[in-house]
Amino acid sequence: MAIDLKAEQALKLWQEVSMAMVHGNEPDLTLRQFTILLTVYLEPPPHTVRGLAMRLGVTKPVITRALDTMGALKLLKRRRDERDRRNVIIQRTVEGSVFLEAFADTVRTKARDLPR
Amino acid sequence: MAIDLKAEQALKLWQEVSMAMVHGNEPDLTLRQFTILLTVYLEPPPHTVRGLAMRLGVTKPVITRALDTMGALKLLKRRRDERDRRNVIIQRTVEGSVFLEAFADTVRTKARDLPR
DNA sequence: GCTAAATGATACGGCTGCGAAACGAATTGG
DNA sequence: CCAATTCGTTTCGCAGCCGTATCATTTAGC
Repeated sequence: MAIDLKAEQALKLWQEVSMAMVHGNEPDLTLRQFTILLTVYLEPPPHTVRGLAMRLGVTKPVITRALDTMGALKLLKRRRDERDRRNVIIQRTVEGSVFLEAFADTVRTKARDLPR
Repeated sequence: MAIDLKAEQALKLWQEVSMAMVHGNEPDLTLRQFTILLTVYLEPPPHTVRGLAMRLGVTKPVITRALDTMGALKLLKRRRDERDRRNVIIQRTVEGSVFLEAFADTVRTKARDLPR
């Protein structure tokens, strides 16, 4: 059964989740950073800088910088591809999984309590 | 009937909507700006700088700056409160409504097509 | 082997948002 | 009336992200 949302419900869901993120003490990622994070966790590996840049439709430095930032936060990590040492493989971390699981939980709670 | 999302669905929904926003040519708002926009459109008026600052848990200059930015984009507008001229009332615009309706539509479409 | 191509990182200048503090205008209250 | 309060804005120095161009390293092609 498909998830059926009314327009008002969609907006309310986004507002409440966004509000929770603003209120929370977590580092606030930019839209691009968050999209990269979700993509790495949800789409099949391997993930490279170039691949992510194409997937998001942004330039490579955007990915490199986002990896610097989120790497420092331990939300993602880099590894050199030993079979082609030009490539960098982007991988998940435990901290990133925990972060996204908490986020998913927020979304689920807000969705469940949405007025109909 | 409550909206029931699995954790993976919640994340996938966020990823696809975020990806659509990154791909789109619209100006990308910060998380705070977007939260302010949604709050003004979804919660009962009147909205003031101070009220929004308290609601979001941020300082007043954050609101002022966000209104400068989103005002230039015509997503929101300011009006002096004539009954107490210290106050500024923040109001919706046609452009803002169109913007959020399009956004809601994206969310609805992505939610509907979510794998179960 | 040696040039050309591919990959990710870096340098640069510019723009935008941030928090803290100070400010001007408007209102309140004694 | 006039000092204190309230409200939104502005200023300041700082930090982060942006796109473009360039770089070093590694691989591919001939």
